[in-house]
Amino acid sequence: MNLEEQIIPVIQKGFREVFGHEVSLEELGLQPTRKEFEGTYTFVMFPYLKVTKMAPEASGNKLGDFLVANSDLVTAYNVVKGFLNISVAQASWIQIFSDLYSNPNFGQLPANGKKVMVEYSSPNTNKPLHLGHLRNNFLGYSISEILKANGYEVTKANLVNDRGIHICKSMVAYQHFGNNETPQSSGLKGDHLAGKYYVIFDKEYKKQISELAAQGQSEDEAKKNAPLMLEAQEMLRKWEANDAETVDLWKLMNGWVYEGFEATYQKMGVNFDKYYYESDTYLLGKDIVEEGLTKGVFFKKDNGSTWVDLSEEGLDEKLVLRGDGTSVYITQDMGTCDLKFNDFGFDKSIYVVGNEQDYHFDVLFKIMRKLGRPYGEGLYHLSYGMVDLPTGKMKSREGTVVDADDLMHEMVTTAETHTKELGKIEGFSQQEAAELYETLGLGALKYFLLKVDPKKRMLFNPQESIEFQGNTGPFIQYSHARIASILRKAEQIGVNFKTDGFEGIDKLEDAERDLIIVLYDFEKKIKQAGEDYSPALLAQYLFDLAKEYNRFYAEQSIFNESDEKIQAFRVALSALTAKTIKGGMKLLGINVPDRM
RNA sequence: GGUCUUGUAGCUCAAUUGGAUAGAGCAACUGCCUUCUAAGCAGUAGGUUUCAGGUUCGAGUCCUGACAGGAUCACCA
Repeated sequence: MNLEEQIIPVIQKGFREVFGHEVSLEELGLQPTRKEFEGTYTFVMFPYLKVTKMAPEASGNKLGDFLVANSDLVTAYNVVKGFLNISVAQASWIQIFSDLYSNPNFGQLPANGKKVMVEYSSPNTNKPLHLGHLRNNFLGYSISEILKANGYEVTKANLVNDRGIHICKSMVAYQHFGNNETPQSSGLKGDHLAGKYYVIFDKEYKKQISELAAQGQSEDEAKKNAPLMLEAQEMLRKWEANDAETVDLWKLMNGWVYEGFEATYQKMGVNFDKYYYESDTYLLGKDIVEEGLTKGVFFKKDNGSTWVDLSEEGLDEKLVLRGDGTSVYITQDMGTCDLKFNDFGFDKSIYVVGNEQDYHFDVLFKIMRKLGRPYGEGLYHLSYGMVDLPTGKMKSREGTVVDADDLMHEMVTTAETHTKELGKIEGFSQQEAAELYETLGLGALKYFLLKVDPKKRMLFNPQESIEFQGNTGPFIQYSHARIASILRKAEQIGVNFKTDGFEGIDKLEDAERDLIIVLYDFEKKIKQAGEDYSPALLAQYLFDLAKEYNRFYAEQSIFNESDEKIQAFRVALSALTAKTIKGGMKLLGINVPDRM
């Protein structure tokens, strides 16, 4: 039962019979009526004044009269300036509620037979995850869940950047300064241990540069000639030549890092269906370069390097293969693109990557389309903005990064302190309490990072950003816990709210009707969040829903209601709200407690 | 410098994709716990949507220009 789809044809009919004019269904749209006016949907008359040949108010009145006379759904209307506000019958709202309540698949749209791959996280194995990765991971996980709810078959992929000069830097530093330290001997998480040596490399490297500079070398020369850098480059050559000792060290250190990452992912609550490793894929794509040359999409320059000319598409010329025949970043990305398609045969492939790589993906996708890939139009870069600190951009070398493990731990601790202050853990076992702190701390963090439009850069203030009141995860979680409490009591005193026969109710309170209207919006929001790749839309919706419920909760008493039918209805309304909150939060990767 | 992008209340963010008097949260102030969880509810105050033009019935939203932030323009990834 879709209200808008039922009302719009009547408007079309109205134009035909009242104004003698044909308008297409697509052209006609309704918008929700603003809070301060009476009504549910609003139809804007202004664009049609030439057709109606009347003043805005008169036009609205004519059409409003027609709607009331010709649609059972429309019981009343009012016109303010050129806005025709339409009121929908209370019986319709009760019917809609019954439909939603009895639908076991509410919040899960039917399968659409399409496959989508979502690549996210994609960490470097030379340092631990930080705040920026948290936004990436939460976004990637959430958009995957949202697409599932939209009926897609989703594969979550993680392309691990496990090779390259940056990895060799950590390895060189470890050789020099590591003293055979291990995660066990140091008590450090594996990824943090590797990160420690990456930092040491940078520190020692800088020392060498200044020494060379003191001996009279220019800065550029010093950077090139510093022994540590030469060693790292040599190590990269050895790695590519499959030198046994180098590969052993690489495996050892990467193994530590993976253990560390696994722990972090588990804490974050994200997971993957498929791992790709750059050590496997970095040689891919050279065949595509050949293909592109044959097809005339690429061309060679005199020095033997291969290029693509995208000036017709508004971009520049771009290198796709070096003169010496070795790959650049985009070479292997072309190869990986095909690899993913061969592995899974997707209709869409989404890359969750920061907006600093906008240009790169623009180029990559244009190339794949020029090459005539069947999936070309399904490629999408989910580009998100950086997370800034009050001090500005995070810089790992300057030690201003917010570490992901630290931050999550801090959030859980804050949740614990806050919960204890409120004295809310009566009757909790120690384990239940620990689970609650985890749920609340991570919920606050995830909601904070997901509620902002992904495309926009955002500010994270460690002191102030994460709150537990207002537009926050815990507020929504709290609303759920409140309802869960009501449902427990309803079970206990034997309220029969499992039925869906609410037809006997003839009057809805405003708060009840408004709550139904919001609930009715859920699937529309899921659809929109999927189309726009924006968990933020869903986060905003869940906040609105929780707010609406809390108003209802404050205004209407449930267990003091003497009319059994109304009491059962209010419990059912609460139950559906809880289900919606729980299901919606799940799409954000956030758990909700039954007690808090 | 070229290209892309952002600019909304003191702060953090919205604004149904061009619609009504620009909305929430935080911070500030005022009420509400002998009644289902006060991590809540109700209310007050806070705005020349960076600026200047333009398009039209109508602009925070589209176009042009200026100003200010950010990203990117490697035979780096």
